[in-house]
Amino acid sequence: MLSERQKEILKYIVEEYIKSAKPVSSNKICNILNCSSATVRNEMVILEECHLLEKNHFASGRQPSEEGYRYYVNNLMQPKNMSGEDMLKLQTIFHNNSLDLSDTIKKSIELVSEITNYTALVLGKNAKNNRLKKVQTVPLEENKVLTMVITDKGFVEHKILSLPSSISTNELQKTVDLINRLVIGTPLDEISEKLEYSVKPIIGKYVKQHEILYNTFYDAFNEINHKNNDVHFAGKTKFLNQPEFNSVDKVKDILNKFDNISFVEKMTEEDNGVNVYIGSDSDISDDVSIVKTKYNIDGDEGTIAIIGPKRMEYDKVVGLLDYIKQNIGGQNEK
Amino acid sequence: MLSERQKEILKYIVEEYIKSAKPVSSNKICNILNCSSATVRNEMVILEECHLLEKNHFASGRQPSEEGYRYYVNNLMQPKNMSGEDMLKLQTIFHNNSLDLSDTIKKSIELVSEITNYTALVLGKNAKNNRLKKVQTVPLEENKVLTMVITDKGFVEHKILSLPSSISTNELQKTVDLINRLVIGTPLDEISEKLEYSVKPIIGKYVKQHEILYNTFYDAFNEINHKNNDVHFAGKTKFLNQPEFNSVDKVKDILNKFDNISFVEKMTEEDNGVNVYIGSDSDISDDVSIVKTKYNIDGDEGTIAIIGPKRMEYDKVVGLLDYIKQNIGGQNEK
DNA sequence: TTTTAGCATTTTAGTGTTGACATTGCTAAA
DNA sequence: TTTAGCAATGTCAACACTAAAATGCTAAAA
Repeated sequence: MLSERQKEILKYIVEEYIKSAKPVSSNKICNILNCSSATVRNEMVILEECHLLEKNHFASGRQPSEEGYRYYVNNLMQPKNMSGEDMLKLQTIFHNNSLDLSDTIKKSIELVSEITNYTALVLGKNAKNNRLKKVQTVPLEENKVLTMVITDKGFVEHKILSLPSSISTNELQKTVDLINRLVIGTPLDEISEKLEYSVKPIIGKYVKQHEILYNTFYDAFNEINHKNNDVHFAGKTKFLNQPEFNSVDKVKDILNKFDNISFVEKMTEEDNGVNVYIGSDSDISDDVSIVKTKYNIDGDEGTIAIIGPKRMEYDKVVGLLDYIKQNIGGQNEK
Repeated sequence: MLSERQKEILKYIVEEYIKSAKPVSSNKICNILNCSSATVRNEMVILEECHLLEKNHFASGRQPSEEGYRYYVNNLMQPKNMSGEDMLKLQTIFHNNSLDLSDTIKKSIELVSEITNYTALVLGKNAKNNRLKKVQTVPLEENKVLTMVITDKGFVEHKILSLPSSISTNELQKTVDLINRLVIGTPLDEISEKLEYSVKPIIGKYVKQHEILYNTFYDAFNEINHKNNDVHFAGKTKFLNQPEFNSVDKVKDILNKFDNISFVEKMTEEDNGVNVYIGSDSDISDDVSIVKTKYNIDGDEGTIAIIGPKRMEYDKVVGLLDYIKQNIGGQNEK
């Protein structure tokens, strides 16, 4: 158990190190605590024995260890409120009615990345819960058909199908009508089953070349559903501004991890609330941290995450995601 | 006019420097030419007077100047044939019928970036030449309307419009019908004028709240047309592997230029064939070069470009783009 | 006239030294 | 328990020195 003074020292060191990226000396701290540097040093020895602080070399100042950051985030940190200006900008995006949901989310993580100066990403934008509003086809030249899938939330996905020329427009239209009649209102991720159980058995009655047509649409729906489960970044290169990423190798390493996105698994598993993954917990690099939260806007679920240096302004970032979680998910009626 | 030996020396220096990124000394060359290093040095002085070679300092070896690269590309270089394996991979992508055109192009520039180890980008997929096939609206909840613009080549762009609730579905539909009647077949980039000249004057006869409706659609078309002129990158960070980009500042600089994409203007202006923009010509940075070509697949025009260090393997890259231009644009029937 | 050998010259890259500075750990006194 | 004082440790920048790599130039050889 740490004494109050030890906590105060740890808090100061973490916050100072976050600001300056430089190890903090006992001298700087004693000015604030009204005690001598020797006293601070004695406390620092204890904090170091608890693995909360580290030294680079014998006579460097102290900096937080990974556990130190963790202790800070869990026990010492006070989430910081967003500035009114930033809140306004965010609200403006969320209340811009002319954007569809996925554009709104993209735009907002761009803003989040601007505000924080860290990399932001959104994961999911799961239109899976969207319900089918309409399927529509438009014949193009030759034997190609543009097929559009439209959901109740205004999500549109399209695909060009190539059908054998033996198939008439008429037959195609019948198939589309049948799908529209039977499948409308189904959530996107249940469409495959629905097709299987309610369309497949009876399509033969209405449509001649039903096998080809059924399979084509079945595949198209499947593909559209998969396409849709992806990751979107903003400010991928923001951390080039951080002094600890001054070597091209480190940068390369991290950008590669961004492309491999195996680290996102961690982000889907956790509970609600705002989660912080520090250093090695991030599964990206010991030098970065991730702060993430799930959002749920009117049924549309996903995860927003912010990736920055381990030396991240946790108070600001956690405050921001808190705000998004509480004020966007609920009250907005998108 | 350069002598044969001078050309040979220049060619060797360019190719050696491309391989090693290190200045080339007279000693290395004399082994190959069967003459003494002093002879080579004499020639190098002449090449330097022609501004084809440069030195970093008094006693460094020589490296090509920007003009040197240009001379090499225009007079000395032999475009290199692609490997059979790479050709096969490329053909596989282009003959995959289940991808639509823009996906095919995205996939293929990803492959191009893999093959070359440079950044690749595609520019255009200029639906500007596409002609309007159909405008379609789907009412969503509240007073939102999903509007889709479909072209003859299967290009789809959509946007959610917010209309005042005073406007009835009926009036909306009349507007859409009118647009469809008068504007179908117009190339996308001429739609604004067409609306102005043929729809605006008469819409009042058919539609009550014509001002709001006309303006809404006019704006939507404008936005769609702008949106549509975009750029897609693959391997944006490839040049982190190049030794000349060893400073984070240089990297940051270039990645910023990629986001600003003002440099693409250069790429739309030029003629046919494969064009090479070296160093300052690239409008990105003195340290990079761009090799680009236009493609035209079944009427769909665009530009493919490869961005790499000035020390780029021009022979390989030009060979690759040559191949794409000749074998993909023509014979393939997408 | 062209080529070459030889040599002084220029510059980088690496290494070692030095002194100033920051900071710590320890000890003994307050 | 706190603090003053001091030796010890390590960084950092400046400087000098050396070895290596090339070059330019000159004068002799081909």
